Amino acid sequence: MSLELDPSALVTAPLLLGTILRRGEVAVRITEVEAYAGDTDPASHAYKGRTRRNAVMFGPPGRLYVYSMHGHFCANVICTPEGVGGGVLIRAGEVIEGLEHARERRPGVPDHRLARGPGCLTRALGITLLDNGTDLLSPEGTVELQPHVSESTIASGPRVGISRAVDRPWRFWVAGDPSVSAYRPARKPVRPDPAL
DNA sequence: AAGCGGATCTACT
DNA sequence: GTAGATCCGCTTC
Repeated sequence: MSLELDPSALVTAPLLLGTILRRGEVAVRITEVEAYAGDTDPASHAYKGRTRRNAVMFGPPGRLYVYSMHGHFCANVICTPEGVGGGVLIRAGEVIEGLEHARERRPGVPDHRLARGPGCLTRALGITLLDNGTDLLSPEGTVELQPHVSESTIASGPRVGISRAVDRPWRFWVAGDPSVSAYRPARKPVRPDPAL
């Protein structure tokens, strides 16, 4: 079974549900993702073009884009061709290997919440900016993305915490899974979607 | 050189 | 359910 990354983030996002993200001893079964396109998506880091921070989004597909915000890290799988921005934010997952390590990194947190939320997931896995740009499809990389059984009970809805293009249902999750994070609207007033 | 605003999380009521 | 902490990248002066 091979892992196919479609050049469209919108297509790839649901395909990543059920796949395995591994860093060292800890592995997570992905249960929640969000698609971020490039110059057509005002909510995407790639919308305004390439900068130092988002450079990996414009690099070759199959790499991990890590950025920091609010004192946390968030991880994205890049699937767009070289020169084109876009990727899939990994929002949540179920820790299926290395539970001891994940619990150590998130003391006092119940197991189903160890990787619930993008910042929690990177913490449980130990992902930091040092992993930015690593090749997910190579054993040489610090983080690996591995194929697994596909999920059949997929739900979708609006993305979490953004203030632009809020109406696009580009968030996908495994229906009913306890590791899926709660929906949250942006706290700031939203801006209109130019595509509508 | 400085200010602003998030693809967030946790604690507390 | 809400408020505060928090910190770095990007825009603007």
